[in-house]
Amino acid sequence: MQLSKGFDYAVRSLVFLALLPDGASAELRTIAESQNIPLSYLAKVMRNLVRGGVVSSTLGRDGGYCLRRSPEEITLMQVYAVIEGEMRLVECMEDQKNCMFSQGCTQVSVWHRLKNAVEEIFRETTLKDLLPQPTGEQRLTQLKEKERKYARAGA
Amino acid sequence: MQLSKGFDYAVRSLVFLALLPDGASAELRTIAESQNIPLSYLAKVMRNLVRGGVVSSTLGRDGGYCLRRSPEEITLMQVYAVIEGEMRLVECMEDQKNCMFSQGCTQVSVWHRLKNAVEEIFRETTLKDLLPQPTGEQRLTQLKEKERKYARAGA
DNA sequence: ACAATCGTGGAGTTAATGACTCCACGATTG
DNA sequence: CAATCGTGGAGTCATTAACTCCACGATTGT
Repeated sequence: MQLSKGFDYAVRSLVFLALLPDGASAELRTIAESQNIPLSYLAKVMRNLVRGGVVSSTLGRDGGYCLRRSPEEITLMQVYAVIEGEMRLVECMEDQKNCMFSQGCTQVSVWHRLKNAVEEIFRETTLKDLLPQPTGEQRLTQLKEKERKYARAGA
Repeated sequence: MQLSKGFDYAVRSLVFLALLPDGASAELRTIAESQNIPLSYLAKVMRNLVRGGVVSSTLGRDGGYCLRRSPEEITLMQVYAVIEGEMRLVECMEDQKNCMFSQGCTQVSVWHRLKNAVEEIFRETTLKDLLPQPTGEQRLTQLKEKERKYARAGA
C-alpha cells in the first residue's frame, strides 16, 4: 500500500508553483531541478496536470506552467484523479463480474470504507494546506488583510 | 494506491478458517482451492501468518492450519503487519535522512494523517466483522446466548 | 524570416518488485 | 516405513511503475 512517485512528483511540483509570486510561471527544468525529479518524466506528469485542468501551460520562449486555480481551490483528490484515475484497492473492487466470490464476499465493504476514508482526506486537503506555515510576521499581515476585507464587506 | 494480493489472500484464507467448525483445521490445498489461490504462493503467505502468530499449523498427516485466537481478537492491522510490515506510503516517510527536502517538507504530515486513517480502520476491523452476516435465526440464537451470559453474570 | 526556446505526444526502454514456482527437507501419523 | 502434511529458501516470471527519446508545433526575440 503506497503512493506512486508520479503522484508525489505532481504534488511537490504544484506546491512549488503555489509558492511562486502572483501570476509567475515556472518552466519544466526549473521545477525538475528544484524538486530533484527526472526532467523527461516530470514532462509526462505535467502533461497530465494540464489535461486535467489543474495547471495551464504556455508554449514558446519564456513558457512554463502555472496554477489554473488558487491553492485553496485545488484538492489532493483532483490531483490524484488526474494522475491515477479511479482508486482501486483490490482487483475486484467494482468489476465484480471477474470475482467468482462476489456473491458471498464480505470484505469488499471494508475496502470501500478504506477507500472512502482515504478519499475524504484527499478531498478536504487543499494545496494551501501543504504550503509552508507563514512566519509570525506574515501571519500578522494576513490577519490585517482579512480585517480590511471584513471592513469592506461590512461597509 | 492498492493492497497487495498477498494481503488479500491472507484475509480471505483467515475468513475461511474462521468459518470452520470449532477446533477444526484446514490444509493448504483446501484453502487454496476454495479461494482460488495458487497453492505454492499461499504456502508462503500462510508461513508468514504462522510466524506472526495469527494461525497455528500442525505437521504430518491430517495437518493443516487453524486460527490461534478467536475471530474477534484478530484485527486486520495484525494481518497487515505480518504480511507487509510497516506501512510506507512514500519513500521518505520515516527515513528522512534520504530526503533532501526533509527540513522544508510540508506534505509528510498529510501522508501521516493518511496512514493513521488507514491504520485506524485496520485496527478496529476484526475477522469477525468480515464473517458473513448470520441469518435471522442464527442471530436469535446469538441473542439468547448473550442473555444467558448476562443472567449468569448478574447472578 | 529565422533561430532559439518552450511544452507536446507517443512509442520505446529499463528497472523494481510483486507474484508465483520448485524442490529438498523435517515432522507426523497409520 | 511410506504416505502426507507444512517448512524453508532460492530461484523464475510477469507486470508495470519509472524513466527516456525524439520529432513536432507553438511562441517570442532579434
